[in-house]
Amino acid sequence: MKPKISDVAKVAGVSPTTVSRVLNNRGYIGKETREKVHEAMEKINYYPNDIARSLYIKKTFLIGVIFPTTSNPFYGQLIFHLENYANSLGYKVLLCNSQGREDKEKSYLQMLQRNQVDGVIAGAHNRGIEEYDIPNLPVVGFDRYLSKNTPVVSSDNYEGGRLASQLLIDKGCKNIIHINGPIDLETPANLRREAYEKVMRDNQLTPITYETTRDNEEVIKRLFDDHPEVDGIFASDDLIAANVMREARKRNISIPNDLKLIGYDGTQTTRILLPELSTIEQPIKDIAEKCVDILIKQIDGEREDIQQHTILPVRLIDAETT
Amino acid sequence: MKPKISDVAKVAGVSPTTVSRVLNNRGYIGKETREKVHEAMEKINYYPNDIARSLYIKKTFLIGVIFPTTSNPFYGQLIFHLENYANSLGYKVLLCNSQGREDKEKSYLQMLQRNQVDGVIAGAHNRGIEEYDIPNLPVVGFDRYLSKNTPVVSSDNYEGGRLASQLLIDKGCKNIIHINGPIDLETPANLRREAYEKVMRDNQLTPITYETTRDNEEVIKRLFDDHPEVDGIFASDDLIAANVMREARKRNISIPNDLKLIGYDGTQTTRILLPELSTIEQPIKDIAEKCVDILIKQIDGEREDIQQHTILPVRLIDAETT
DNA sequence: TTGTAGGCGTTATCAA
DNA sequence: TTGATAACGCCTACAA
Repeated sequence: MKPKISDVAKVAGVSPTTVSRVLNNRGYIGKETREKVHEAMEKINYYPNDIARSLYIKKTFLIGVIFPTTSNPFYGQLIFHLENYANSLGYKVLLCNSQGREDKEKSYLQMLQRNQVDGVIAGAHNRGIEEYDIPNLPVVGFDRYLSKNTPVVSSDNYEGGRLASQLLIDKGCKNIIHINGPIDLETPANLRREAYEKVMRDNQLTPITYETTRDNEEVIKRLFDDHPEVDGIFASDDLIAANVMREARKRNISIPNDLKLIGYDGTQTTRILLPELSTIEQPIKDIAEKCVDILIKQIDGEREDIQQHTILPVRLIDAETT
Repeated sequence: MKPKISDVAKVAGVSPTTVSRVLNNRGYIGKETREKVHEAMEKINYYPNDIARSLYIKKTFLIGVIFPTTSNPFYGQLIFHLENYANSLGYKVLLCNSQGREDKEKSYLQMLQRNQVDGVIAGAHNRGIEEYDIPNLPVVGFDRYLSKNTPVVSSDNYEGGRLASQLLIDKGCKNIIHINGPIDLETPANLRREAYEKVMRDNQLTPITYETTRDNEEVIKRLFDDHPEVDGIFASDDLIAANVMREARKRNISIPNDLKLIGYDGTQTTRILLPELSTIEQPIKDIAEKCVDILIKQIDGEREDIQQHTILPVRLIDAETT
């Protein structure tokens, strides 16, 4: 069936070893031999079996990527860059959509180990799982502390929260409310809220935070009902911000006249679908590349120069909703 | 290092064969032996090496998934469902972002073969590539003819195009223009345009199509400049539609009063970020599951009951832009 | 410069 | 019911 090295060897009239040498450019090979081998490979349409190779060299060039879902434009874009950059460095990506479920995450992690991945990049909304503390398995977390010694990459959540809150204040808002998704006390994303609270207090204002769980819309309605005086909202992601826009429209609250609104993430998709939304843009590509770089450093055993926590800068996009 | 079957065997005091039997539940195994083996596995924290297993059984339970980019909400959502469903059936997903580039697609295809994937699901915007005609490699195409014998799954593009065009006409539009992305004559997505043209002619109207390549915005501007009389636009995807909305706003063209607009795709993300946009919703989850089902049938050698072309129904969402 | 032999971790065959 | 052995396709000592 599928041609193997020994088939090439037969056709070329050499030994399998020689073929392997040609394949890997190792050791001495005669010019003629090399050509003969190449011709033979062409002729029978040979390509190497990476599975067999991996088994021997104990390295798969596979990395597992665990995130809630590629459906979300932020993760979709992040994963695009992860895969793209990893690919440019010779690594392949095994995709895992955890849906933020701890059970799925655990079983994915097992699956990845059975598949001998060289490393794992994970980010999600649930609490750090002990299971990530796996000896000999390089791991990098995005926006999330996975275990004591796993490096974390994130963007500057505190600065993002500060920029967003400050902007609302600078534009004259007095009653500013923060909405965020399910909070995990141990994720860096929580810093957005801390920054918001700090800015508020520095300006003699009272911070109020609403937390959404499943149902954004319900929470948002409650927010407007509870606080008709609200004139500024900082949403912890653009999807929530979009929901706020919709609810505001329903209530005939004019943005940005009556209410100023800023979101978070600034994905390509949001910028196309909802360019009028002010937001904090995360450097998604940089995040992805940093994650991969750090992971590969670990894989290559360069433990020295690995930063435990890498923080990348965010950018304020002051568009039409503020 | 990593424990292997023979390590388990030693601890349990049996032979590797027996351990393998326990692992795979094959043949006769004594109750006590089974327990001993299980204990031993627990004790040394053993998990099987799927690479080695794959090498022997010549099956990896890996499927390659080639699409332009997970950044795009449509593909992101499709890939989420592909992975999710494949996972539920015991298959793992190798992710490939082709960016619609033929060279990348070819090299991914090679990579996937070297990794011995059991099959490939691919969809993209460029022309069918001969390279997909690979003996013994099951392939399924989404919205795209890949080669003579590869099954295709798509949603009902013709009906979608018809519904969209007819809606604009029903709402009183007289000067309706269609915009689509780069057209490949051989993809089913082209049917959207054909339906549009048919509907137009059936109503004694002249079809006009603008094709965008890279720069949506430029094309859209030209469209408005060329046709100030336009009162209806059918965009072949929601992102283009969003660009139209933006340009219309810039020109003080009121939607839906002066101009009615309908997009295509209806992803979850669009529904959240831009719920007011009328669109044709594709059954993304069904598409994904159908792709996987058909692929696995091929993998399992059930060639009989494989439909060459599966078409799934679309749904009209008549929102606020029409 | 090239070939032979053994091993990577697993599974299946066959014998015990 | 269990164990020894060979094989999956490749790679690397070591020998020639």
